Amino acid sequence: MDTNTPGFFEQVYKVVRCIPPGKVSSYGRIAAMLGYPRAARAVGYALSALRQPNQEGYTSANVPWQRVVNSQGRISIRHREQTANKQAEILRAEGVAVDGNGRIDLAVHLWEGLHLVELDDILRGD
DNA sequence: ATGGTGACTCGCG
DNA sequence: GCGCGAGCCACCA
Repeated sequence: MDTNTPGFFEQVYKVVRCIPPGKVSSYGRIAAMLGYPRAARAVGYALSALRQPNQEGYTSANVPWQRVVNSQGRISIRHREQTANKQAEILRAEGVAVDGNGRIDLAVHLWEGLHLVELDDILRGD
């Protein structure tokens, strides 16, 4: 296409937006859906950048960043404690069972994700 | 173009 | 189950 990197971040945001309330996904799974199974860090970086408004218009207000946790089903305490705490709070409000250690049962709340056809439609549309 | 950074993951002990 | 080290990727200065 016109660019070899059609905004990896933007793609991440679009996919995350598709995660329904009560479900969660992991950084690695999001990356894998986009075709980069090893780009988990980039996904996390994309969400961190979400704290600030982008030119694209993606913000923490219109992207359900809280529905993305690590592969272990635990809220990443890597980032600021305050943010992690708020993340657990929001998830509980959405119906996701989060225990005291910030752990989530992926067997129950894991979002299966998009199929390639759906993904293509999402990335093109909007 | 090079190097540093980060809300990740996996493999070991 | 936990902590540590190494690998991977995209973004910014």
